Amino acid sequence: MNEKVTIYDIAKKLNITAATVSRALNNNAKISETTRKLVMETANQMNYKQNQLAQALRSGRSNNVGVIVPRVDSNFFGSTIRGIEEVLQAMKYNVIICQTHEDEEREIENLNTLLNAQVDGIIISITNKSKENEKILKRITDNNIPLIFFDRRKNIDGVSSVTIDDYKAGYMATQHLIDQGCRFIAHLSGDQSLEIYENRFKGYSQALLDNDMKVNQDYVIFTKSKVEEGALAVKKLLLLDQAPDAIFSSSDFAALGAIQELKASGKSIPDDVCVVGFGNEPFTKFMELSISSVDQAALEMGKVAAEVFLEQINNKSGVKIEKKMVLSPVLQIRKSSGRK
Amino acid sequence: MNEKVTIYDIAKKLNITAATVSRALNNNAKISETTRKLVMETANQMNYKQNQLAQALRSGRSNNVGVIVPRVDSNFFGSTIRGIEEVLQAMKYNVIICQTHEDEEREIENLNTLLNAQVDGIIISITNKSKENEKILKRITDNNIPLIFFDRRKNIDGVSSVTIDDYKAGYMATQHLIDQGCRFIAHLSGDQSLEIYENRFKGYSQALLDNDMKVNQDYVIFTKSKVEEGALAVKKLLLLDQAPDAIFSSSDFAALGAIQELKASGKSIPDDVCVVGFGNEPFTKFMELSISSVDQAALEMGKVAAEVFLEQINNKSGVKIEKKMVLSPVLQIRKSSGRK
DNA sequence: GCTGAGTATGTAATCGATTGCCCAAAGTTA
DNA sequence: TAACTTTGGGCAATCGATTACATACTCAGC
Repeated sequence: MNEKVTIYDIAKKLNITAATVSRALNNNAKISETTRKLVMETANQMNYKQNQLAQALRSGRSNNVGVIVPRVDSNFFGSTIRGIEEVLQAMKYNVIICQTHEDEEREIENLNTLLNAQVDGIIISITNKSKENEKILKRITDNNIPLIFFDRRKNIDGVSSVTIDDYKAGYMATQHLIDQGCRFIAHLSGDQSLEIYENRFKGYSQALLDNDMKVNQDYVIFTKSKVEEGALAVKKLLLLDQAPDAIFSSSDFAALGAIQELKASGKSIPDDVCVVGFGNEPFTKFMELSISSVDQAALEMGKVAAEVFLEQINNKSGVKIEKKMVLSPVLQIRKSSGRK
Repeated sequence: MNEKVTIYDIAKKLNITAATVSRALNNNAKISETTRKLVMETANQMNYKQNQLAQALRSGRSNNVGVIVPRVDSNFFGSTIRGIEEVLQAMKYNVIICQTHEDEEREIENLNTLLNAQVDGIIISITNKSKENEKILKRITDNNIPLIFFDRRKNIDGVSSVTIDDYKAGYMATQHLIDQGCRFIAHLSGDQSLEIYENRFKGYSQALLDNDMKVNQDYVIFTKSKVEEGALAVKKLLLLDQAPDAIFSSSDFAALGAIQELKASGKSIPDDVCVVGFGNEPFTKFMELSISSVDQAALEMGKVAAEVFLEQINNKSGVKIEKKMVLSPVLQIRKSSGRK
């Protein structure tokens, strides 16, 4: 009762060898129907559970997939992980979670840990574009371990990625603000060493240019994704000769801070200033003054990333396929930018 | 380059045996300093990574811990998982995540999967109190695999748990509403087969009784943790002869729905009706009309659960220790119930 | 120079499941 | 009935790391 049951225990009980038991359990053709049934029943009755470690060691496949994210307690990453887990669980894979806390060293440690654990693949939203991790990432791909980037990617040959079209998202959001009649549009951006922020910024810039507007560096502020930083940014913006009449923030949290600060300064939203955030965090739609935001299709992104992994692991051809899946962002227009 | 390096490869290169390599890498006392250094350097240079599967198979310890939650994409569970992962990662454990989606069968499947994967322990927030899973839970404890409940527990001998004091939380919230001058306090509760909702309800009831008020069944509504259900509940409540002047909701989402519906019915908050939610979801403090809520110390709960696991796994005495850790809830009083 | 005690390493078994190769019994064919 | 096929299973190696036990060598002590 208290001991773990192995195929040897079953074999002993039935007076056959472990090989036969293994074959019976695996529906090997060389086993008679009688034996197979007998083994199956005995296994059931003895409460046998296959030792995945042993199986993994022999086969070289652990059925574990590593997922590395900056943190799990954010709506976005929580949702992507949910998507990944749902798809992979159905295919009998376990998901091992690691957090980097935006720390490059931790990221490298995590990668090493996962390699040690012999994961069959790694799905990662990288911390930034630094070169630090390139060596180990290369080793992963050299060893033919499927590696998939999601959300935050890096340009590496042969590595697939699943992202949203951040450029398009930035463009859409900005165009929307222009359509609302805004002419002085500020942008709260983030760490430029990350493609996501870079691309949102590019989309913002291009939308301005396409509408015969200039990109004014005073209107572009680099902040972290935090409420307070959004408020601080607004304080700076309000000091300008021409205060902006719209803000496109790369973060919902910064957008919220911005809105709070604008209100505190007596500005009316959306009449004086329109605001669009990014991420479609739950709170954006719950607010009385609901906040327009770009939805990143987090759940979908996770699912697609998992599916890309499955494709790669099942691809026996040996030909490396590099897939760049780009999901379409959806702009959720709410009160904070809906002048009507 | 492309192949995985094993201790045998190192041994061959140095013309020694794998045993020596293993000992050198493990700092076994019986190895000469010269050899140790040589092995270390060679291992480094050949980019050797220990195969955890092999090590796990031999030692019987996988260094994996399973975590089962209803879902990962909620603020609460995201935070607990963060806490668990932070503590366990530091101790070289990997965290395997499974979701039940509140489905009992899925929960049993997950437990089986984790047993198959030979996890060293399981930390779980159970789906409900049904008897379904008792057999397998018993098998886990019989096999001396540390099992820890968090948030949603079950009374099983020898199983430790980490929860917040839901009774106290319910009491505190209700007493606070009474202190605000409310006399007709409604309660939105949840699935009574879960201790958490049961205890919050009990705390609510006792607070009423202690203040010479009666528990009116009409004021108690069982809802799911959803915005719409909170709104529906309020619709019912407003039909009563004596509409309530306060609502204590076991869910922030239901509280939000309730507030929206109250406002829509022309009620003023907190003047006509005070509302307190549960969970301290981020949005509760972001709202213009910020929502009072009970904080569950999610991050802390995760950390403590992980620590209890570590204690159990390191407890060689063979004596089973059943720890019931009960964290104190903190009531965050905000505008929705702050009449002042 | 011989013995006993370390010291440093090799040998081989083990963890549990899988599988290529081999073999015995039963059945088939001429 | 001899020879050949099938069918059903056993034997033993393997995955990679660890470790009890055995062994070779060195050096000290007498």
